[in-house]
Amino acid sequence: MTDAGPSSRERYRAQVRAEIKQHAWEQIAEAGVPALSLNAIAKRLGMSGPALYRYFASRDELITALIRDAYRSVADTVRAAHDGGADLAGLARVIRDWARKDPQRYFLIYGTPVPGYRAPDDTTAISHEVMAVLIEACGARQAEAPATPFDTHLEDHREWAGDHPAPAAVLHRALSFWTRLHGVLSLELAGHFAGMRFDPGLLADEEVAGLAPGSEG
Amino acid sequence: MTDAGPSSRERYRAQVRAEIKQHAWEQIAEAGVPALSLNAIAKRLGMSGPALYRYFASRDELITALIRDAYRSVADTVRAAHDGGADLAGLARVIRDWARKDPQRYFLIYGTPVPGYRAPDDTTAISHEVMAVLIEACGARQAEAPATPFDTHLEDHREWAGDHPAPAAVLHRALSFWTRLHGVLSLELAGHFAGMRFDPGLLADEEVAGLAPGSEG
DNA sequence: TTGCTGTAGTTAGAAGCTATAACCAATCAG
DNA sequence: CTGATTGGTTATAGCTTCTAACTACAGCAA
Repeated sequence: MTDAGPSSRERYRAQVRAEIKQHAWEQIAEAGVPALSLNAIAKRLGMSGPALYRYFASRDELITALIRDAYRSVADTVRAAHDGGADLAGLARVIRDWARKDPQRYFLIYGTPVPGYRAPDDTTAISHEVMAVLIEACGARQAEAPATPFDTHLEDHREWAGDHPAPAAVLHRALSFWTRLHGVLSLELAGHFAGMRFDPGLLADEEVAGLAPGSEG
Repeated sequence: MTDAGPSSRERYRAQVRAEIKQHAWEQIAEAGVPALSLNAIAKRLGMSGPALYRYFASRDELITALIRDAYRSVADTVRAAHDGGADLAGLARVIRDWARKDPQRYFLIYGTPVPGYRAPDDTTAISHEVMAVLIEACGARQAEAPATPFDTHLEDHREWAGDHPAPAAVLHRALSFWTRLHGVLSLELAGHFAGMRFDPGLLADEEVAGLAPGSEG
């Protein structure tokens, strides 16, 4: 037996789960998470309502799976860009492209939180993974003295960066990169720039450009 | 007849509408917009289900009313702070306090958009009202040459600022103020800083401090 | 005061949703 | 071949939004 691999049943199961998620993404892209209906998905798949519960225990569990996939996707995208030699500006463009390709997927991660809901632990792990890349791209290798009050504040509150030895000023840049990009991006995707005719991409570029390791923050 | 004013019926109607919205806000604060149930509100008010439709034609119309109130609230808050002499840093703190007081109200405006939904025109008017205050606070009175590519881009795309004669660099600052503050704030309120123990208020302060009319952007 | 009108409320019910229960058929393992 | 597991079914409870039809009351005019 040369490495049995997944059984036929398991492959089928994975396949159906994937199809369910596929249709779920389509529904979400069209009308948002609130409109996600297990019933409707089941019908489109040719099976009747409750059959779907063999694959996802509840609507929430399906959504959680989608959230996990979204995190995984953005993390892989960022990691790939970084490995490909992208600098901060490049990372910003890659992330923005990723978000614009499927805004509702972006909002599934960074949009309105559901008060009770707690994301599974592995998603926060993936978040840290992204942050690690950002810290690296923010010039983790240089030695830098803290320059602002928040820098010194970060010296004492850097556990979130794991064991990363980057100076606080670098952590600060990574955080600012994240928040600035998210600021432009989420307002853009939510349509708050509709009517104003400027190019949000240019704004995003400049918001992030001020953070380049060389230039002043 | 000394200015008849609203009739008894009209006052009652306004009162009930207000009570409905009050309970709606409570439900939203507790469990988010998806959990908002007209039925549940009606029962809490001691009346039975469909009676509520005398006051709001649909669930969406109720939510729209809440959105309108939220816009009005933030606009009044910003305007009052500006009239009270607050500078950019002060405005940022006031807005952040407003948002933290009721995160779901903030997200009702700035959170995940519903793909089909179009906000009523008057809310975008209120948005412009806020932007006008921000532009003013960003030093609309000074003459300034465009300093970045985005500044020059804005010279040709400034209709959104209405008739405001502020130089493009000022419009740029106002936009950056908005996006940077929203970036920190929405990630903070959505819980993405949970676990990282730094103070988001400090980060917000410094993100905005770089935009003060004197300092470099 | 009488009588009309419009409004606020009621119950009943359609259509949709999530989710559970109970059952049937096919498949895989021993 | 037998027996357990799995994927599917239908029925059903309980929730939702929202419409329809009806009742009762408040306010206004003659």
